[in-house]
Amino acid sequence: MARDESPSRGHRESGSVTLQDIAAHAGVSRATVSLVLRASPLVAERTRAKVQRSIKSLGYVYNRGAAALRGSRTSTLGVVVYDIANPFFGAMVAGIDAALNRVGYVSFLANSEDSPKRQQRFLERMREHRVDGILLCPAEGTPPTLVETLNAWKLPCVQVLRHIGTPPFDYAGTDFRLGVNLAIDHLVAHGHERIAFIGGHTEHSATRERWQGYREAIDRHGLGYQRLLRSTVTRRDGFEAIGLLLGESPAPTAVVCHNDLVAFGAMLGLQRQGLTPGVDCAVIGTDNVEEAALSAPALTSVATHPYAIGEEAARLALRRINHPDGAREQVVLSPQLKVRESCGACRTASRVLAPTL
Amino acid sequence: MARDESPSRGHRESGSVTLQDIAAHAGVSRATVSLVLRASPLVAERTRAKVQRSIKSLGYVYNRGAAALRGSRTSTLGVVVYDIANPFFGAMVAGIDAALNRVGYVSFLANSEDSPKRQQRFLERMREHRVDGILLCPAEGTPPTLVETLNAWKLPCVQVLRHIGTPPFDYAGTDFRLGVNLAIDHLVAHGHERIAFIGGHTEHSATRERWQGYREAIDRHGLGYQRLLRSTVTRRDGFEAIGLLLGESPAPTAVVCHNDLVAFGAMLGLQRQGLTPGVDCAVIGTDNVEEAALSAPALTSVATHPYAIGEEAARLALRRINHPDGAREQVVLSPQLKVRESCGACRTASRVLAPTL
DNA sequence: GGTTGTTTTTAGATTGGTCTAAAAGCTAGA
DNA sequence: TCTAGCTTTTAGACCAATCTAAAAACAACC
Repeated sequence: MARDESPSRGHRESGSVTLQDIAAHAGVSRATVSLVLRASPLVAERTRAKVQRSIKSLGYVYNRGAAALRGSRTSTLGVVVYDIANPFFGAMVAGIDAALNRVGYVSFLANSEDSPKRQQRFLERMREHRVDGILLCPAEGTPPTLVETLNAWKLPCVQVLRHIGTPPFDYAGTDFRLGVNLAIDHLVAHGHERIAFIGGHTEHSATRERWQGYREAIDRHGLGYQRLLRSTVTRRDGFEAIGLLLGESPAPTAVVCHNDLVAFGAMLGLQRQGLTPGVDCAVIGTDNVEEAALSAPALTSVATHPYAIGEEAARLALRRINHPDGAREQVVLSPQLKVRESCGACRTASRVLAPTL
Repeated sequence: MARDESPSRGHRESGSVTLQDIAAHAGVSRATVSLVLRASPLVAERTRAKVQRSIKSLGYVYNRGAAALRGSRTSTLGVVVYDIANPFFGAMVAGIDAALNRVGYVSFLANSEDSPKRQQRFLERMREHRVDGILLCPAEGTPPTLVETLNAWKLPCVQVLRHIGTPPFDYAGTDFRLGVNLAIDHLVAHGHERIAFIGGHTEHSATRERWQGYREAIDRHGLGYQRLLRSTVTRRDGFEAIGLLLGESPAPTAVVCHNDLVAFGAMLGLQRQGLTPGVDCAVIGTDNVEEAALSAPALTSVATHPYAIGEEAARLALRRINHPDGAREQVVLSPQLKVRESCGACRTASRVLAPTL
């Protein structure tokens, strides 16, 4: 208004160039510039070109915050995981990032450190930032009502890897039950009859599913031996668990582990007693972290697919944002068994190969 | 205005509760509510309490986007790394997250995959979101002018781990030169005289510093033998490099590696030839990833401190945001040598210990 | 030339906070 | 009672976009 055209201050002193400035420079209205920015088909080609030129020459930067205030989207997503230092989550975040990048979204990342309190703070903060949605790997001990709370907040939420609350909800993860079944089928095919399972402590879904898979597979094969050892899931737990199991009679001839860390610990425990994993006792892990191929002996592991899970989760979130009332969707990817040395099935071959994977 | 008090629609149909609503409910002005929200000392205690009660009872959610539009801060930071799947960066991001969380900041995370183009897109996107600052681990091949560009954008930027451009700039990283020196001092103390260095390809600062450290240490100890093998930095590179070096005469008796992955590859290469790392040839890595303690033999490694680096970087960024014109600061943490089996110094001890670290 | 129907463009309200400058309420001293 | 000097409170402009509804421009037809 009082600004008119004073060419001397093409780049204003105050700071950033706004729609107003572009409009003045191109001799059109603010509304028209806004339409050009959003590639609206309403604008005539000549006008569009003229405006584009002004945008270039004034060095305009779109202000997404201002746009979000009037519009309804922020083009941001919140991602809350419980242990970003775990390489599994690194890969998953990479998958999320790739999928979001394709549609111009950008994501806030927060690390709950498995503390429901921290997690709660982060969710509130993201709500204040008006994220369009949340990808949540619920921290251990998350109240089951949290999903309802998010619903009440009208914040689309996709659970990842673990889930809480009762269906229907959006979820992306891997089929832990199937994973344990694959491992046990393989062991049984190689003659094992006493197979134990190590790890899993509190009751979240990812643990429950593994246990289910274990019991189910043992039953299916009609094995008389069943031994499920609860524990937290660090390397030390694996180390201690294997010591305990070997002291029992009968002792298992094979163990399936909650994750690769536990499996590494179990292998160390065997070696400490002068035993060789894969020869004296088979060991199978879960996750197939990069180092599984690397340890000695190389660890047989159930490969989940963190990158793909991340991509799927992001895809679900975007769909939910665009269709708030569509049917909830649960994507469960199938894991694969990566057979290496520690299960005893290919003792000779792999050690002399060049490193793979 | 036309809204008056119609108690029937205390929670409005349209969506969120605003300052306006709180003000009406508490019988004060919008401005006063805003002051209460920001804990201003201007507000009388009685008023503050009354407003707080209204905020609670209406379920108000602060809109940071709207606040940022008028104010000057968004309380957000952009973090751009080149490989989030690498556990090192996982730990670093955890450190950043912890430091930011303390001051109510939240961060956008982007994964450049070492592509300057992707990196550029991310930076532009973050600029549009008006982040208060950037933490940047520059992708390989980043034009040295990028830092100046960010300066021109008036976007505070702290470089992490690698740096480009010419000082002064803000930077947080580790002293790679010292790290290599520590490794070589240790080897020399144990009688080694022919020590090679494996890895590092293109010219970014983190590679240059390692090479400098290598040459410097070799000179300092007056060793006649010097062998620096360039390569990319995967396990396969280590595997191939050790093969090459062992075929030379004289062959080295010890190798220091660009990172732990390369070192793992070198160990596999030795084992493939029937040699034992730490006995027939010493191997030392860099990064001290979790798995270093785990491999067989356990890998001696130069421990950098990713979590601490992340915290420092975040601290620098916050300082720069609050003091745009203060002196640039470079924080360089000192690495430590973690002695295990692969360097031959404690062959007997560690194998029988319970797993540590 | 006037009417109708498209295609383009625009004025002005709106979003939800912050900020400035001034007004309103107090208290105490003359 | 009046005034000076606090402490509190507030009206209204402002930030930078989007959105709605209507106006303007243009073409086609009778």
